[in-house]
Amino acid sequence: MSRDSLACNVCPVREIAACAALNDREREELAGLGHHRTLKRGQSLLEAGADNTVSATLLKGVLKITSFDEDGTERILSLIHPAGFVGELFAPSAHYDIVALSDAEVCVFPRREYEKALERFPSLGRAALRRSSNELLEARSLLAAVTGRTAVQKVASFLLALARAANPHETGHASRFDLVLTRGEIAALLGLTIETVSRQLTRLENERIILRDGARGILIQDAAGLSQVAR
Amino acid sequence: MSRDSLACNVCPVREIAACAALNDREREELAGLGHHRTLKRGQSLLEAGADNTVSATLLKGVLKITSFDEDGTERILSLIHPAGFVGELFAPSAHYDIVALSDAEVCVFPRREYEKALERFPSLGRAALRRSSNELLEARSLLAAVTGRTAVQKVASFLLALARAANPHETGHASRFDLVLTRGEIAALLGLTIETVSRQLTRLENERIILRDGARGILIQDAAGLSQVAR
DNA sequence: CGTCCGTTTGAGCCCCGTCAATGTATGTGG
DNA sequence: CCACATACATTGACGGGGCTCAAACGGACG
Repeated sequence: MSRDSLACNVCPVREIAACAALNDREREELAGLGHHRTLKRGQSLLEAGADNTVSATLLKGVLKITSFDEDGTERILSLIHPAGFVGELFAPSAHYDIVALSDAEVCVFPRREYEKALERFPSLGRAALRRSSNELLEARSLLAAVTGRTAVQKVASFLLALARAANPHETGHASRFDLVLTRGEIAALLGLTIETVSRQLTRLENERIILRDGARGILIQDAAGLSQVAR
Repeated sequence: MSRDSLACNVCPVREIAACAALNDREREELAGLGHHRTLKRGQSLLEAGADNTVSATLLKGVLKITSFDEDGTERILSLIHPAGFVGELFAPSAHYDIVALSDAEVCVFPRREYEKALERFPSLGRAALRRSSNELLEARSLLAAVTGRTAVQKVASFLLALARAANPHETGHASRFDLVLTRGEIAALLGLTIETVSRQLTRLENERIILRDGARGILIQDAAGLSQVAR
C-alpha cells in the first residue's frame, strides 16, 4: 500500500473520470488535496460504520460495495470499474464496505475537502451529479435484474454483462474472459448461493452455451443462446 | 389534470425541496420555467421508452418508479414522497415509468430547462447531488432488503418502514396507518407474489403482531416482535 | 507431500410461486 | 334499492426451484 502524491498527467482515466471536467489549473488544485494509493485484493478502502472520511476515484482494478445482513451473509450492491467514483458524500459515517476485488489503484481525497471542491468548482459538481445519476440507474437495473427471476436467468445475464464489458466491439460471436469474482462473490451479487451458481454454470456448459477454462476462465460459445436463457 | 403556473409562496414543500436552496430571485426565475400539475391515482407522469422530456418535484401524494420485465410483471424500484425529485437527468429517453400511487401534485419542468438551471444556479446543482446521493442510498438499501431474505422478513421490514414514516416521533408502541399500496404493488416492491404477501399479513395477524382494519388499515400491536421478525 | 481455499456434485426438504376458488368492497345502471 | 360487474384480497392444494447439509475434488503454495 503506497501513498504517493498525484501525477495526473500519467493518469489512465484522466480523460473520463469526474476530474476531467476541470481545467488544468483547477485540476492541479484538486490534485493537491488527494494522494495515490494501491490496494491488494481483499483490502478495504472504507468500512461500514466507520467515520466516513474518504472518497476516491478508481484508476485501475475493480472494487465492490457491500453490506452484511444480520446472519453475516454478504450482499454486493455495486461493482466499480476504472474512472468510477466511490465514497458517500454528505453522510457522516459509511453505510457500506468498499473492498478491492482485484489489486487496484485509487486516487483518494479527504471527503470534506472533496465536498468543498465540489462547491468551489461547479463543473466538478456537475460531473459528480452525472456519475451519481448513472450509479442510481445501475443500482436500479441491478435491483430489477436480481428480483423475481430464476437462477439461470441471473447467471446468464451476469455473464452477458461481463462479456459486453470485456469485448466492447460488438462481435456477435465467441468471446473469452476471466471472472474477477469468486463463486461466492457472484452469489452475493445475484442473491443466490455458491452451490446454485456453480450448478447453473455446469448446466450452461452441458448445454454447450459456455465453456469453462479452469475455475475462472469463461468462453462464450453461443451468445444468442445465452441471451435466450437470460431473457 | 390541471396545468397552472407555480405559486411557490404556498408550496407545501418550499422549505425542504431541492429548490429551497435558491434565494427568492433565483426561485422566481426557476418558477417561470415550470408549471403545476395534478395527477390522479394510476396516472403516469413519464413512460419508459418515451422521450425523456420532464423532471418534477413532488408536492403531495406518492409516486412509484417501475419497470416491467419480459413477461410483463411489474417491478417497483422506488417510492417517491413529497419533496422528492423525479426525472432522469442527462438520459435522452426514460428507462422507467413514473406513476402516481395516490392522487398527487407535482411541479413539472422541461428537462432541458432544468439542466440549464442546474448550471446557472450552483446551489441548485448541489441540492440535486444531495438528493441523488440519497436516492442511491435508498436504492441500495432496497436492494439489500429484497434479496436473500424470507417473505416474512420482507413484509415485516416493509411495515416497519411505513410505521416509521407515518409516525416520525419515536413512540415505541402501537401505531396505526393506511397502506397506500395494493397487495399487488407491495408484491412488486418486495419481489414476491400477491398471495405470499397476503399470507404473511394474515400470519403476522395470527401471531398478534399486527391487526388489520379493512384491506388497507394496519395497526401495529407488537413493534418489538415485528422488528424481531424483520431481522 | 499435505494444507488451505475455492469449486463441484449429490441428497433431501421447505418455502414460495402457480393455479384455482371464494370472499369482500366499491361503483354503475336499470 | 337491488342486481350485477369489476377490482382487489384471502385461502387452499400442489409442485418445483433453490437453500441446506455434507462430501469429494482440484489447484496453489509452503
